[in-house]
Amino acid sequence: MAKITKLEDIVSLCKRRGFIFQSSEIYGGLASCYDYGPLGVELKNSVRAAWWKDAVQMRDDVVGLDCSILMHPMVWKASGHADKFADLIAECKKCNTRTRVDHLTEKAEEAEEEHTKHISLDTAMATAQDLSNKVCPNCGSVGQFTEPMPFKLMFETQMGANIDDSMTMHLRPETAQGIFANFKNVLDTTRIKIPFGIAQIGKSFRNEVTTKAFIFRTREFEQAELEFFCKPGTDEKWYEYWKESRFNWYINLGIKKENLCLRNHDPDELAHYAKACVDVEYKFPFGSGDWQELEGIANRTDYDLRQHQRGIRTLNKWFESDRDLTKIELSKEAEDYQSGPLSYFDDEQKTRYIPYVIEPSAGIDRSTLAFLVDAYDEEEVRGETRNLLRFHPALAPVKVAVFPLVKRDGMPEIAQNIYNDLKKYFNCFYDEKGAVGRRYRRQDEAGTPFCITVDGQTLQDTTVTVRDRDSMDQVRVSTDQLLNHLREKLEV
RNA sequence: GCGGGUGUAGCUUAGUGGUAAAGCUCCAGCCUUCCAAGCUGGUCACGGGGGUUCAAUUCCCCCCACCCGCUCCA
Repeated sequence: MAKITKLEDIVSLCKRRGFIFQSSEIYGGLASCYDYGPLGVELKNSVRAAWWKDAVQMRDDVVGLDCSILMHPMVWKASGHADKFADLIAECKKCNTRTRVDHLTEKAEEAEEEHTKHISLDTAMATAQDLSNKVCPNCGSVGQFTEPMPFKLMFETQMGANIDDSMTMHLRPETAQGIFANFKNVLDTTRIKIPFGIAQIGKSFRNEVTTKAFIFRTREFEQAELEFFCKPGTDEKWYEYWKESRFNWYINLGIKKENLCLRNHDPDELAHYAKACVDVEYKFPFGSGDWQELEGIANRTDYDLRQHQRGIRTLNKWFESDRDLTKIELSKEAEDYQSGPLSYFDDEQKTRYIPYVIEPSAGIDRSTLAFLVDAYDEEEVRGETRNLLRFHPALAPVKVAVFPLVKRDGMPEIAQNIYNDLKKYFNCFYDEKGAVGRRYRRQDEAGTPFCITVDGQTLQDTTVTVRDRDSMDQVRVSTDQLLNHLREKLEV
């Protein structure tokens, strides 16, 4: 079994093997930012590819999309991020604890409104000035707060090099909104019919209050999101479907079942847009064995499309208020919103409606790390410890390594030829240095599923050995059967 | 943001007010016909910046990063 017990061991493992490095390390590092090394980028690419294949390419009812990170400011007004990602924070002078102003409760009040609904920045500014009766949730002091200060959870940047007419933009805090904004485009160009999904993988950015815990909560991160549009009333069925489907995706890629679970959100834990939500959690082996979220599957109902219909109606207001999002409120929803610009026409029933959305939203970085940690293993071989990564073949950074047994008798040349042929099909690695046993072990550490060795017998009968990473067993395979043999074993 | 801790080579550790040791790894060569063998040689480090001092990796200050615990976590 894996021997990793602390986060530090995971960090060390990632660094040692060239999976994940601290960003800008030569300058002392940049908090919460990480880079993927040579093996890490292959692993992460494989995770992406596995998700894309499962969510898009193997299905007839899902199409892909790749949206820009910068989007029209109104997108974030409509989605709610512009308001809700700009919370006001006040600091308790007694204990220096920072708390969201809208989470503070009055002295006499019970904690009944712990999950106060979010309010706009302006409203909060107007109503939150009087903190004299508010209670610090940490130390219980009353009215000991600093002036509320805005806490921007979205990254801001300027679009337009000319500062006079540049516009403040936000880096997207989720990829989902790009999908909603393109819902109509996809409908109009693909002939796809409900129920169907749109999938996207890409970077998102959130100015989290705290990051910590290696790459579990970083400010820049990669998401794989699927928005699955379905007819209202069928949403609960699809929610169950995606719950099961997404859970099994991890299991099928080798995550040990005892390390994975589904956790339903409590009603008071739900985001404002969600009717139901469940997390796929992985038991990371640090601390006391914390379960950490890899993916959330939410029933977003028709919330987002309806919000964007309101956003479209608000556009003029935005222009008229000098493009200042804080000065405007979203327009009211139209009476006949069900037949609005983002509605769907059901051919069979000849009616229009706003579809419901089931959203499986996975963290690529988190799951990459989960696959890495889950694959880590140590075992005793002839009194020595063998370290290996038991990656599923689809995820292994290197699929096949090719060696000459020794560096003579023409073996390197034959091995090179095999390598040159195989690398057209899989990511391969060639090595002829040192003892073959050491080369095998190096590949074990990288998680390479198979090693091909050209030996003396190859010169006689053109067969090579194929050595299995997990069992260390070897079989002889004819070189002209090698590609087929590996394809079958690697399931690619 | 608060409290505590940590920072010496790729990794794991040692050590010192006079610029640093070892094991593993890595590289080169020899040897080697299947699982980290052996021999020889070699590369590589005191997180960054100030201060005190003749001299700082060591003492002091500031900064950075990471870990643990709070807080936070649409």
